Amino acid sequence: MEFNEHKPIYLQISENICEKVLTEEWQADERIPSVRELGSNLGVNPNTIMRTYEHLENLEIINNKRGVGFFVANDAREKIIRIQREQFLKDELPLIIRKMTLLGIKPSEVFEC
Amino acid sequence: MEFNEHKPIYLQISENICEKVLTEEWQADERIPSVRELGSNLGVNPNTIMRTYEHLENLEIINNKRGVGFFVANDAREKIIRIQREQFLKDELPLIIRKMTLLGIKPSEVFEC
Amino acid sequence: MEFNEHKPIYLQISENICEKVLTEEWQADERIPSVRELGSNLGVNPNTIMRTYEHLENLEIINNKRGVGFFVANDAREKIIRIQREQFLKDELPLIIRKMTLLGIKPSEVFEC
Amino acid sequence: MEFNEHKPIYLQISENICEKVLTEEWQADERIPSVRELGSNLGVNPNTIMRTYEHLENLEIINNKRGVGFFVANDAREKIIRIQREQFLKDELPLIIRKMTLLGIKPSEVFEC
DNA sequence: GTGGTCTAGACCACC
DNA sequence: GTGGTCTAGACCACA
Repeated sequence: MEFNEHKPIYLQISENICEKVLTEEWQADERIPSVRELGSNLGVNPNTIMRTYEHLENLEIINNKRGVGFFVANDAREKIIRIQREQFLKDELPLIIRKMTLLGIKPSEVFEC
Repeated sequence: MEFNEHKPIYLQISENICEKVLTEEWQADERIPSVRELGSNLGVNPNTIMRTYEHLENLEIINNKRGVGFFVANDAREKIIRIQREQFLKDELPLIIRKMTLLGIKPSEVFEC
Repeated sequence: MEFNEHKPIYLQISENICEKVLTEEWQADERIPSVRELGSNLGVNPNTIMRTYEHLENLEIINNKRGVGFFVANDAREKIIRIQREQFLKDELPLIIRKMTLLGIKPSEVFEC
Repeated sequence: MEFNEHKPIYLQISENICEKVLTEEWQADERIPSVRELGSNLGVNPNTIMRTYEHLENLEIINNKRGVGFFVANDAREKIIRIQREQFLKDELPLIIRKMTLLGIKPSEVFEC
């Protein structure tokens, strides 16, 4: 996996996992890889994966069965959509519109409306 | 000026200056404030401003006349537009579109097309 | 390490590192000292080393693995040779030849040909 | 006149003048331009020219007749040759040879011997 | 542990 | 006056 320069790796992995849930590549209640396994797959320190998992656990997108592993929460997909929609509409969209205006890019040029 | 938590101050100032150039509040070939002056205006250490100016000089958006000060490059506005358009269309837009698709947000809901 | 008066320390260190790579004292993909470590070795502030490393990273002679350290780029040696050869042949050599001509110094006097 | 980035302007002008004397474009005992005149010709602050002239006066390459102007010293050419030869052979040549060796450039490639 | 950013303050060369 | 470099020391996020 390739990482963006200026965003924490653990957050990028976190987003990647959310995408897997949104596309239903990972399904509700499914067990996800252990920190060591995912770490070695991605070429990343297991501590970093642990941090990702903690972060997702705080958001109640995954949960931990001690001694067993981490599992996708059963309402994970809905939760992600709710969180990300709110964040997108509230924080990101205004910045996008502002930037497009300054750069003279019209929505009709880049979106199919 | 108020600063966002998780982005370096020197970059935020840099973006702020680019906006000033885009809106033509600062014009081509115009002298911009000295590092000390801008620093005290913004309540920021002159070294931090220096860093901003180095960054903008690398992008050839401003240039330095030794012993005199920094000046807006004469093609600064075009350069900023070119750099930011390219970055937006190439890097940001695909992510935005993907995210909107995954979240089920239609362009027509949020943009005036 | 001893430093020349009229050239910035961070650049002198940078040149020193390039020599280490050229002579293969530091090899491709090898980890180089942390900013603190090299700083204390050379009796120089870590910030100054940081500046050196930023400079070399811009030239893509070293690169950074986050949280781990800086590494010699795998094509660093070739890159240095290319950059320095070009600079020497294009910028320095003409001046040298001109100066030798004006001063009446013949190449055969000072070089083994 | 165009100036190199990292060398003081007053020294670059100084070298330029030495060249004029070496090529005998400016001859012994000839009056040279006033600081204001040369300054406006080169697009440079007169103070900077003054510094150049002071520097050359210290080297006894030019001298000042008060109220009249600056003049090329009558043995200026010999003096410049002596100073620059020594400096070239002692300081610059060893660095040049070192660099050429490291970069694998042979004298016979670049000099007519 | 690593780099990265920031501050405060100093000193310098240069214009 | 200007920028440029350097130090000392702090704090932080990240791996």
